[in-house]
Amino acid sequence: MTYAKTAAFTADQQQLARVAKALAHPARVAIIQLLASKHTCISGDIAAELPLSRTTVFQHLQELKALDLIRGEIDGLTVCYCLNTELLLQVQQQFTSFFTAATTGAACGPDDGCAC
Amino acid sequence: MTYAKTAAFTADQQQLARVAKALAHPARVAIIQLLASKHTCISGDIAAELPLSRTTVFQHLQELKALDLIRGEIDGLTVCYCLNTELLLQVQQQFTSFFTAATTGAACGPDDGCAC
DNA sequence: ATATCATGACGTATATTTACGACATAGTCA
DNA sequence: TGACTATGTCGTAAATATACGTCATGATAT
Repeated sequence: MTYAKTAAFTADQQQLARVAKALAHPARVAIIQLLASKHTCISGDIAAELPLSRTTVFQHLQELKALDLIRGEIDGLTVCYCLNTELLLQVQQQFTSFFTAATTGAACGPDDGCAC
Repeated sequence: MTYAKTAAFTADQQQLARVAKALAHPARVAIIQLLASKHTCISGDIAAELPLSRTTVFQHLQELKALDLIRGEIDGLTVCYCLNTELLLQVQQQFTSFFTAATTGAACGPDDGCAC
């Protein structure tokens, strides 16, 4: 395009958007929930529990890894994928303050001109 | 594709992903922040405060409106866009429980086989 | 009525995402 | 060593998202 005007926004806005994008696909949400439910996970097993091919799951894992939301360490033949709990806590903070600002920001009241 | 296997996932996962997708672009994050900072907003004004054309901003507004995160009511010549505070609170709840589940889920410990 | 201004709808070009199959690589075990 | 298994890489096709210019519509005010 004429594409990706991302750079023109605040660092905060970009960061929030980046993480939101990581959660913007049900497969990635499912992967995180799966990792949270088990102590340790292996890429192949994850593919087995999702309605997607191994390749596609791997791609989703890469995206999550690119943001460092999950980590994978080679353990012999298999790989142990783990959640980055510290980062997830930070991200949760970001979302919380974003939502708090959004919901506590004064809503349209009867004193305004508009009708909502 | 061979596209959109979205249907194969949980309703919860889909819902979270849908909302996350809405926040997955800095422009939309900026729009919500802008609406939160003012009582009332008008589409034209929003475009004026973002580094995007009016058309593009309108498109982002439509996406947010499709999820009912914001609402727009015609007020004569202009339109009053407002945040849907109730829905935002619900969404915040969803995110919070998702993150809580993810961060309290047992992380890899030394008792596991893996090295993380 | 009609010029004007604010919004909304349409069409289009390009970038990115999603999804796979097929091949490459690297560790295990007989 | 050599078959086997588990992961990672590459290439590709189709769907979506992003961005914008241009035209249509509908209310206001002259």
